[in-house]
This record gives sequence, structure tokens and C-alpha cells, in this order.
Amino acid sequence: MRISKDPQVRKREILAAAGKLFEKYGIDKTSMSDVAKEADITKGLVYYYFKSKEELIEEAVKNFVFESELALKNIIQADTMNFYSKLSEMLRLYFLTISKNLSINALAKTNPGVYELVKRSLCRSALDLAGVLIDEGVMNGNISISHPRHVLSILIGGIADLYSQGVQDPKIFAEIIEQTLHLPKGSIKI
Amino acid sequence: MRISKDPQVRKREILAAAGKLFEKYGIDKTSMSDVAKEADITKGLVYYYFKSKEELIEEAVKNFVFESELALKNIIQADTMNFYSKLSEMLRLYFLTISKNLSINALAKTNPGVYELVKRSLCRSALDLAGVLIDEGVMNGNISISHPRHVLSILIGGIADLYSQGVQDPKIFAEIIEQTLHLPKGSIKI
Amino acid sequence: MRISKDPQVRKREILAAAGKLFEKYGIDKTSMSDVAKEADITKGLVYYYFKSKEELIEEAVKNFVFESELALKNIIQADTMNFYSKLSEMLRLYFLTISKNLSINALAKTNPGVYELVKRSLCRSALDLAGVLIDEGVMNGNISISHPRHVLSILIGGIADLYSQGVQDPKIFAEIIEQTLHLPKGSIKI
Amino acid sequence: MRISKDPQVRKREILAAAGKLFEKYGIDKTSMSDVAKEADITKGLVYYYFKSKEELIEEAVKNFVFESELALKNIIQADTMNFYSKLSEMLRLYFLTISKNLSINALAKTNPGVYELVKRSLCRSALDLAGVLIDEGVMNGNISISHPRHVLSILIGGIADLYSQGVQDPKIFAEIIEQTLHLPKGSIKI
DNA sequence: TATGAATGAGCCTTCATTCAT
DNA sequence: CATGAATGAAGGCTCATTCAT
Repeated sequence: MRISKDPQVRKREILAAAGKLFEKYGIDKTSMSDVAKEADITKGLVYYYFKSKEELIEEAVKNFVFESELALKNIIQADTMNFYSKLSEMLRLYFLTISKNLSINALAKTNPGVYELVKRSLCRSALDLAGVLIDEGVMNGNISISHPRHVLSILIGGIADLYSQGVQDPKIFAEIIEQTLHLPKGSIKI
Repeated sequence: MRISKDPQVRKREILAAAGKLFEKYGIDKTSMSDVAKEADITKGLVYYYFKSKEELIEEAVKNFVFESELALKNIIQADTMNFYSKLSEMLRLYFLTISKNLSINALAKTNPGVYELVKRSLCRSALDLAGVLIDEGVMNGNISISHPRHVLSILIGGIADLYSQGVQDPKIFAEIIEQTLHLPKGSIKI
Repeated sequence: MRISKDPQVRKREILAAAGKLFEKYGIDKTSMSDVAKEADITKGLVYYYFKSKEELIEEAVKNFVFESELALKNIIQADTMNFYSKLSEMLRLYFLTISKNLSINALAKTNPGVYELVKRSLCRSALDLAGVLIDEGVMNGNISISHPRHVLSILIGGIADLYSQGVQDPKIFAEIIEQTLHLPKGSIKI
Repeated sequence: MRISKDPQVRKREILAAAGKLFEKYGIDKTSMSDVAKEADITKGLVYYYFKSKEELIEEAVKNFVFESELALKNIIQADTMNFYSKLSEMLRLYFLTISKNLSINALAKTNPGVYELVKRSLCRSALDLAGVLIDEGVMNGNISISHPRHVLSILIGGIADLYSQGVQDPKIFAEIIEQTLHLPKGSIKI
């Protein structure tokens, strides 16, 4: 039967369906048919909203990153916390993001061109946001290491990898981060 | 025209062609036809040497990892250097491997099942080898941080990422490593 | 150019095309491309209606057997005829079936797995139906030979073979059948 | 290693290998590679002895039929037996042939064009040979039915089918044959 | 908006056949 | 005689994309 919906809603539904399948099976192994089935519509309609698979991918990824970014932003910009709390909070959120959807990685690792989109995009946003924190720390004297942004970058990527390899104890990460950023012991509480 | 070659040579050529395309475009987007074309032979011949695409992939990956491992082993097991030199040497080699073939990552990141094979295999081997060094360092008192292996793991993955993002100055890496492992300044020379 | 048709019609057309080629060239030597060409559509569309060649074969065979069965049933179950008329009628129909589509045999003999499906299915149905007649004849005293069902089976198969070898005079068959079943001369009229 | 053999021997070996595989898997599903492997030689050599697969098939089938014929001939032409003994003997042999190598049927049923070759060839030879017997019987007054050759043909084909469907009791066949050829009870002894 | 039949290109794989050695 | 590397033409199947309704 023929169900008409608000275009915006439909589009979001398709994006959601695509995102779900992309994460689960990878982009290459997800066909437009699959997406249509998952969204409970016909292939034709998918093409009505997205010119091509490529466009669908692009938007799905944007969607993805956007959601993550949003969450990060909200928390990190809170002005009520001190440096260490913010860092802690941010890390907690980061782990949440990683664990809740190991899918970020799934999506990323699974797909060629997309990898850059997601990883870079996520890292850029993480760096942008966390970077401000870092700068703040540097200015406050809370952070004294050199190349703080690069170190942050290494941490962000490396931690995600470690995590996906099974190391998931927050305490360990806290210690490692303190150590790596040369922060006082116990300053990070995840 | 018909050019016969020593099977060993042919096989290597095919493996090389496959490796090249896999790195460049990803495995899924490289067809057996592409491989044949790149190797300047017919599809049929590819199948003469490899029962299936899967087998070709497997061997190409093995090939890949093997070469990297070999190089790492050779250098790291040299008994003539002290801790810092070995670490330096190893890092130099690591960068060489990464830079020469960003392909490791390319290959790895691009492909689902393959990702594990390569990354795990490479990381395991890097950790195995470097791990010994680290342990040595711990025993010697050269290394005093906690979770040294995890930190190493983070560094290995994170550095590769940073590198592939365009940061390629060895000095920076040296500094970061010294800092992260809490080694004396200037101890690492890449 | 693009011609849309009622799916049911299309499906039947494909089945018909497949049936035709299967009979003519054998299943193995008929490719999905051939079927598509014969049906004047693209391969893709064949796969739109049938998941695989196997499924197409299965349905084509079912189609085939079904039609034959249907006709046999209708006539043999008529209650208005006596034993000999029924037998005559049935034989007439049998020859019709054979001659109209020598294909039954063609299809059957040509294909390994399929052979059983068709031949067994057709013979079973023929035996089931004719068997009732035979039993009736035995009870009426119209048939007095031993192993009547086996004899029937031999006749059914053997007649088809003879027929396909060029012997097609109904009178000859009538005589042979009378003789073989030990019926009065002239009782069978094809 | 390179083993040279008498060409005639080699050819026979290849024919034997082909025959074996053709019976076991069917002609279409037997590749020239398979034949070469079975004969423990290379594909090239198969083509040295047989211009094409078709030629190999042809000769393999001839080979096949020839062997069967030979056996039939030998027995049936013995002058020491009376009509009924010869018929009995011939039937015994026929069953032997069928049972020993249901392969005849296998080969036959499985392959399109080949079916005719084998079946016709075998039937022709059976008819030729048995036909003489039948004629003898007719002349002697031992056989009084009409269309004796056609009946024979039906029996030959029908019996093989019945046999392959599981009915394999010689007594039943003897009875059926006596009955069908209108011979005295007990005259056939298989 | 929405449907779903239809297309066409491309993919992995198999195999009969050839040919330089 | 014999080898086995090399070719080329299909074959079964999938899927992104289009289009008439």
C-alpha cells in the first residue's frame, strides 16, 4: 500500500536505515535494495531522495558524525567545570561514543573512502573541541608537554584501537592518559 | 601474444599487481579482471595460479605482512645495540615501513575481514618484538611508566595514524615518544 | 526499449521460454542468457523473477508435469465410460501428451536430477491414474495377466520410447496393447 | 616426470578414464582437466590423442557400446541352444549388463546427444541380435504375436526402466516376458 | 510522492583449447 | 610424445540505476 510521509521524515528514515546497515554489514555489502527493504519502501523512492548510492553514503556519514559531534560539543562547552573535570567528562563521553557504537569504527574500518571521512571528521571535531581544552590547559599550566595536539591525536586514535582490541577498563585509560599528558595522578576520573 | 614465464615469477607478479591495486583501491573495488589487466595477463591465468579471489587476497596479505615482519625482526634482534639505539632503530624501521607502504594501513583499513589479519598480525608482531625491548627497558630501569605495553600499542597505532594524516617529521615523533615513555630527552634518534 | 508487463504474464513467458529451450537443447546447454534472449528481456529480469537457475528449472519442470497431469486426471476420472473406452481415451491422451511435447522425454532424458522429477512424477501420476483403471479391470475380469502394474509401467515407458523412435501409428500401438494386456482384439480404439 | 607409453595403450587409458568419469559424473560435469587428472597425464596430451572433447566423447561412447555388444554377440550366436534357452540366456545377459553398469543408463540419461547414441546403439544392437532370435521364433512357431520387434523394443526399454526403478526380481521379469511374448509358462529361466 | 518492473554493466569463476618448449 | 603455462569465451549472478505508471 501507498504511505505518504513528510519528505523530511522519510529522508531521515532512509538515512537511519542506511546508517544501521552500513554499520552492521559495511557499505559495500549493503545494497540499495537492502536499504529500501530496511526502510520499508521501494528502491525507487530511495532514488527519489538520493541521487545515487554515493550521495546516500555521504549523507549517512555526515549524519553519523554530526550526532557524535553534537554530544561532544554540548558537554565540553559547559562552563561550570574546571580543566580536569572537563577532560574527564570528555573522555567519558568519548568512551561512551566508542562503546555505544563501536560502529564508528566498524563504519570506518570497513570502508575505503569513507574511512577518511569519518575518522578525519571525528578526529578533527574531537581535536577542535578537545584542542580548546588542551590550549586552556597549556595556558593554565595544567599541561606542559610539547606537541600537545599531536599527542592528543595519538591518544584519540590509539585509545579507540586499544578499546576495540578488548582493553576496556576506564581506570587503565585514566592512568595512561595522565601519564601521557603528564598530569597529576588521580586528576582524571572516568 | 603468448608470453610464458617461470611460474614463480608469474605468481609473484600477480601478487604484486594484486597488492598494488588492493592498496590503491581497496580489495572490494579491485576485480579479478583488474588484477589480470595490471599483471598484463588474462583472467584465466590468475585463476590458474589462485583458486579464487579469496585465496589471492589471503596470499597477498600474507605476502604483505611477511615482508614487514621480516624487516622488523632482523633489526630488532641485533644484539649489538643498547636499549635506546634499538628503540631508535626500531622506530626508524617502523616509519620506513609505514611510509614506504602506507599501504599497510590502506590495505588494512580498507577491508573488513582483512583488517584483522593485517593489523592484528602486524601489531602483534610489533608488540611481540618491541614488547621484548620494552620488557628489557622495564628491567633495566630505562622504562618506568605503568601499562607499558598498552602505551606501546597506543603509540604504534596512533603514530601510524598521525603519520598518514601528514605529520611526518621524525623529530616530532622522537620527542613525543620520549615524552610518552618518560625517557630522557635526546635518547631517541630517528 | 522498455516494456512493462503484468508480472504474472512475464513470469509465464519466461517459464515458456525456458521450457522451450530446455526441451530443445537440454538444461545444461541452456544458459540464463539464452532464456532471457528467448523471452526478449534482460538477464537481470529473469533473476528478478527467479532467484537462481535452479529455481527456474524447478518451476519449469513443475509447470510441465502439472499440465500433463491435469489433462490425464480430467479424462480418466470421467465416470461415463466403460473400461475399454477409458483405457482407449487414456491412451489417446497419453499419445497426445507425448506427441505434443516429445519434450517430456526430452526434458526428462536430458537432465540428471531433473530426470527423476519429471519421469517419476509423470509415471507415478500415470500409474496412479491408470493403475486405478487396471485395478478396475482386474476386478471386472477384464484383465487377467499377472503383475499388471509392472506391465503397465513397461508399456508406458516403452511406448514413449518407441514413439520417439519414429513408430507412431496408433493402430500398431492398439494391437500391441491389447496383446500385451491380453485384451480382446478390437477393444482398444485410439 | 615424463613417462612415454605405447600410443595405443595411452589412448585406451584415456578412454577408460573418460568413460569412468562420464558414467560417474555425467559428461557435462566432466572436464578435460578431470579426464587428464584421472589418466594421470596433462591436458595437452589428451588433446594430442583427441582433437576435441566431442571426439573424446564419441570414442568413449563407442568404446562403451562396443564392449556391451561384444558380450551379447558371443552368447547369442551360440548354436548349441534351443530358442527358449537362447532367449533366457540373452535376457540373463541383458540384466547383467544393466545391473553391472547401471552406468549405461547413467551415461545415457545424463547426456543429451549421447543418449541417442548409446540407447539407440544399444537397442539397435539388442534388436539386431535378439531380432534374429525373434525371427527364428516366429518361423519356428514359438512366437505368434504380431509386431514382435516392436514388442521386443518396448520390453527392452521398459524393462531397463523398471529395473532402474527398483524392480529387480528375475522371476517377475521372466513371467512378464513370457506373458508379453505369449510364450508357454516356465519357458524362460533367468 | 511512491511503486516496482526493467535495464545493463560488471563480477567471480570454469573450461575447452592452443602452443612454446 | 609429453608438458603445463596461457588464452578467450561463456556462464551464473548481483546491483546501481532508470522509468512508466
